[in-house]
Amino acid sequence: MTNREIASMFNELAVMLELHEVNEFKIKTYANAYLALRKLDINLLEQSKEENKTIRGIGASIADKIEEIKLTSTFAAYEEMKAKTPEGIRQIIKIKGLGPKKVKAIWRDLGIESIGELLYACQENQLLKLKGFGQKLQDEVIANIQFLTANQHLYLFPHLEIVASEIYKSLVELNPNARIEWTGEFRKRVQVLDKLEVVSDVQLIKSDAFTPHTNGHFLYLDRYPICFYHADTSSFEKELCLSTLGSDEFMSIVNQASFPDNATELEFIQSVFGKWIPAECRDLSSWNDFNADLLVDDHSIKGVVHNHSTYSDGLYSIREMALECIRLGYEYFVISDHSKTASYANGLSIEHVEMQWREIEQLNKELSPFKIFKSIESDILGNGDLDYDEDILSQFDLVIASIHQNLNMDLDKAMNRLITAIENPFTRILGHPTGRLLLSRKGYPVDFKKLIDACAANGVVVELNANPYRLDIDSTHIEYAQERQVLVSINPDAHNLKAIQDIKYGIQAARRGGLRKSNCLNTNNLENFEVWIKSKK
DNA sequence: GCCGTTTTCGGCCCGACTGTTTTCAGTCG
Repeated sequence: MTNREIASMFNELAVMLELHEVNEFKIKTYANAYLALRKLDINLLEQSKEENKTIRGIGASIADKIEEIKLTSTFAAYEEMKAKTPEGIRQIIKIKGLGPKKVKAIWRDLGIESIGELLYACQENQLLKLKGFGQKLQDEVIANIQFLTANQHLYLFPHLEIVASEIYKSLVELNPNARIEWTGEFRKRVQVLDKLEVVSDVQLIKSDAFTPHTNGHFLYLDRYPICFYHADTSSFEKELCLSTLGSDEFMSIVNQASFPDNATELEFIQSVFGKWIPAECRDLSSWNDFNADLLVDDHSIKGVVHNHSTYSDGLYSIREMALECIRLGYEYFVISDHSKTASYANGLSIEHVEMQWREIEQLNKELSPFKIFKSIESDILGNGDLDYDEDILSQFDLVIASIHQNLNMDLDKAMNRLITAIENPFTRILGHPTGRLLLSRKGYPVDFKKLIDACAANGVVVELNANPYRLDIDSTHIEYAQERQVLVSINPDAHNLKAIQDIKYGIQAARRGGLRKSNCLNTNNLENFEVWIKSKK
């Protein structure tokens, strides 16, 4: 069980308690425990109770509950509240725009206990009867139910990555002589998936529970949907290639050729396309200028851009973060804490900014030749302005501009806000351009062509936020960014040490989009990165 | 329930917006 899952249990507990009217500060404590625990990169279950108690926000009672989780994967207080709260209500609470107070009204006053009932009630204008509810909220609830149901049976790649490695291990144990390979979207490292797919040259599992699936057999293994494809040893590579799939363009070319017996996938693809196309690049629409050797890979990234420290809402000091970057072999590190408007994230006052600059200068003397750059993740305000004066902004090595607040915008408002920020002479990188959180928040609407055109016109680099919940910009927009010679920066947005390694998810997304090393900002070594810093706009 | 003392009790992240009100509660990041 991950820290995030444990944290979510406390958050759910807080919400359920709120539905049942318990002391609001007790509720807040559980909600705070959620905020504290979800960010941690140490493993709670491997720590002693005493160690867990030292975490700010965790006292004797919550530490005891974590002990219970160690033994039983749950805890009594949580199970008690679960028993008192219908499953449907626990889903309804996940709908954006509905907090505990509103859910309580829906549940108690309308007697609604499931998402289906809620949708029906919205269509019948039942919500309008409730105090504090209006047309706009009702419309928003309908839209958000649709978003939620569309994402219901989808998984984030890192989640399935853990599951897949466990399953792979047991499949190999059961079938020591078989050839077994992941295929389909998991092989391509697609960020959001609905299943795992596996090819093998023997029947891996004997079961009556299989259901037929295109060219394969389908089964839930440990609750996870898996599709099995079976091939002879001689046709294994063909099956692997065909089940991996690709864009319509890719598949039409592949399907016109015939796959020779005993040929490898590499040989086949090279003969058909005249070059190797890695699995993750097969959803591109064109391979005219494609050269797999030019793509970013795990060794291309030389510096870690966009990170947070204890100055704002990060968990580690600048020194600790920098040392971790050095340990991982990077040449430089860009610290971009939150700016003053982000009060919920402890955004930096001007005094704190100056204090941080002095600390960075000190550390740079000590850690040379490694270099830490002074940056800020400046909030883009409602009108598109950044939230420090020019004399402060001008003193950062680089400014990342991101939207964090008031995400509920129509296309015009969002584009005006973004383009004003892109045109700001101090903006060097546009952070997570859509604000989406995969499977949980759609993000505001963006016209990507206009956005990238504006970045091109203003020399602004676009971020590919490597947090696996964001992966924003989406890989599908990289081709156009490259066409317009807009650089992409693959940034972990790390709030703790471990998250620095999220860069790998960004690299995967970048490769799916065909990003070349030469079009990526932080493939630059320190020397060239400094040239870019000094070039200004 | 947790924290931090002004240490055994009182206060709890917070600012802004939005839709609903007719002055503000609820939600979000």
